Amino acid sequence: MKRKDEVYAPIWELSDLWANLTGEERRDLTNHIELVHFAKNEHIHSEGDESQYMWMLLKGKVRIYKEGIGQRQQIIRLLKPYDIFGYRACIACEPYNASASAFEASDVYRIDRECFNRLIRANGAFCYGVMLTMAKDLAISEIQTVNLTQKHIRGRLAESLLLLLKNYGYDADGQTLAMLLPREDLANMSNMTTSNAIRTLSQFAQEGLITIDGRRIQIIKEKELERISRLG
Amino acid sequence: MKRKDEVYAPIWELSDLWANLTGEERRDLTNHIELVHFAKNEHIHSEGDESQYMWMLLKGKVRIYKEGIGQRQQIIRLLKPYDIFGYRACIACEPYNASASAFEASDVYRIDRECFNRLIRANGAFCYGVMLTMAKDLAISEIQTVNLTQKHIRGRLAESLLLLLKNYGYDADGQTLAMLLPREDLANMSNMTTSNAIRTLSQFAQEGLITIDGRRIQIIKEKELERISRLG
DNA sequence: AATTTAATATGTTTTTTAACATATTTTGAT
DNA sequence: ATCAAAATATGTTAAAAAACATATTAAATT
Repeated sequence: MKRKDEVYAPIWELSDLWANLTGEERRDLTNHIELVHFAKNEHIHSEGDESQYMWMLLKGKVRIYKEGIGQRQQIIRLLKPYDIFGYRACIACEPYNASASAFEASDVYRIDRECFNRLIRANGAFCYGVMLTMAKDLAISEIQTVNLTQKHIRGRLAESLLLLLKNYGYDADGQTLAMLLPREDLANMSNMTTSNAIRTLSQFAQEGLITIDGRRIQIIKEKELERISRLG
Repeated sequence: MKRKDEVYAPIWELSDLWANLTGEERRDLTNHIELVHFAKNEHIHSEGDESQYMWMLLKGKVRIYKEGIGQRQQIIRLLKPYDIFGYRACIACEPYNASASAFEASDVYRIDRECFNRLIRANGAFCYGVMLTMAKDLAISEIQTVNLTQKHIRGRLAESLLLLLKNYGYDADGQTLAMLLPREDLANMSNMTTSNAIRTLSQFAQEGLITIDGRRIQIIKEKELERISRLG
């Protein structure tokens, strides 16, 4: 991690969530925010660390994951620019309950916990906005629990592919998933071993649902993937 | 469901969460809160229903669950008196994303969504309190995801038994779990079939970790159950 | 009390998934 | 360009869990 010279607009111009701060609150925030850069695959924070900061992604991609049994990771959430993370732990004044690391070179705003909590307590509109974000994340988490526990391998993988599509969309060519993931991460999203992610992916390709070219995945039959995901 | 004649104190005297409301807010709330009663196993709300109310349990026990693939339920959360539920959907102005039903005869305060949202928007301290509750629930949900996906059957069941113990404690005799659950609910908590819940439970009994007498379960070797839960 | 129904228990079989083994390909470093 | 290391691919085996089958017991209803 290093400080970054690249200049971004103030956070309240980048994301609606932060638009309601008063002048004084903005000054407070300015004193407690820092732009930091993470290299590809660099670690941002660990499960169990004291939550010193909350974060907002500016550029790049970040994974949030939990360590499970025997080094197996479970990817909880994939972030795109202007998503916030680490805020739950800050609000509850608890250690992070998940780890974060950068998929690719990423720029992040890092805000001191005490400042963030001050803003939440002082500014009702801001508090409400953060609350809406948390309400969404909670719903996603509960849906995810059922997806991962009750669907079979093919259903879980189809689900993950559709999630990547929904979250990051297509590449410039309009066909290839914009998020190029190693098979291991795909497995960690889908609660399966890397072998099974590879195997099932190539099954999907054989069935003509997708094409694969290394990490480049094209979705050919989205409807059919949805069906597989839905039926488990 | 029926109205209840039994008298409870106003909600702001029952739970710290509601203690910060102003006089006017209390009057607003009084006009939009109702005491309702649910019989054993009665349904409270369904996944997908418009979230007309948020709820606070006063007496009894309530399960929150999601319908999964092929009629399999996943119990998301077990409630005890003064826990709130349905609040996430109200805040996000979305349909409920889970169902609720009473384990046993239960009394519940039911608050109109618009009133609840008014209070959240108007009262920063109240908003902050609800936020803290949601932060806890989000952490629990994320932990649960990993528990249910990565632990093996014995680990998941041990986890559920310990959760029941932590949540509801012991009966008057100081040994028996206060929460008497059908095997099916135990299975729905632990992401397994009823058969496997029964089988694994009787294994635990054979190993002397617990004793079972119908639905009455005594925890004999808590430490060992913790070990089984931890190792998966 | 008798009868039906639901819940619990347990053995057997089948399916699913992880674990293991081993090529092959790709990537990164020198 | 060459080599080493990592990632991908795929077949085989072992383990886990669900599905199925069928008693047995307990609870509810008449």
